Amino acid sequence: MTNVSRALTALADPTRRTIFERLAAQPCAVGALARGLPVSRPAVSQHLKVLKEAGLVIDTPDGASRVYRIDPRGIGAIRHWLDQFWTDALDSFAAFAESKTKEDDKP
Amino acid sequence: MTNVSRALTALADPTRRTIFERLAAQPCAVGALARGLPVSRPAVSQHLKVLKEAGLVIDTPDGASRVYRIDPRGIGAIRHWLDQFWTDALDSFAAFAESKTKEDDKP
DNA sequence: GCGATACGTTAGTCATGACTTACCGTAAGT
DNA sequence: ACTTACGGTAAGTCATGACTAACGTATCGC
Repeated sequence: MTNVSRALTALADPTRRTIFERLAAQPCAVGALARGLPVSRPAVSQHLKVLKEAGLVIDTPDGASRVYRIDPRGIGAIRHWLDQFWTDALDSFAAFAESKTKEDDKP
Repeated sequence: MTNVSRALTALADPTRRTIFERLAAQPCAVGALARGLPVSRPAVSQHLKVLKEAGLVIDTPDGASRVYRIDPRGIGAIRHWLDQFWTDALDSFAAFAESKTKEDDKP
């Protein structure tokens, strides 16, 4: 399983996306994160584990607490993966659109 | 469920990612697509339905066949969503890295 | 040292979804 | 018209994973 595969799988879950977005806005500890979510704290811990293994977040011990923040490399990996198709997709779409217009000229 | 949500959910599945990547390389019909995959043709049809509802692919009838191609808008939506966090993530990471180096100076 | 707080982990439950088989509609070839 | 190829849909099975409750560990304040 590649990093991109793990990252996409991680971001597919709505709860994990919410966690990810909140961490993007502001680094946060697990408890504070769970208090603002409709799920239990262990659930948040498990989600953070998945996000961490996907390279999307980093954790830093801070006393008894533990602060989580965004890891730019995770986002970068997905961006890079998408960019592989971006130009191809635009070309393919442009060719398709043109063939469409030519077809419309026929009648 | 937003478009980005659907797109991320769609690309989380390995089989759908393979289909998506093959369509990015070359537009293709359902049968030809299924022949190169370890799953049945109905399964491919179901995956294509998900990818289509996510705005990631477009289908065009071609006689008895039906050609699927990449829809750039789907990729664009994910890129735009990621870019929301990109700069924030870099800033956050830079600040974190700096606080780390200062901490290393202490001892 | 002791209670309290903050996290991670485990075990177990339950729902989601990926897959196959069977079936039905549609378009091209003979 | 009949047959063949292409593709979407329905029903049913099975595995994955999201969640909770309970437990164990480490850190801070008294």
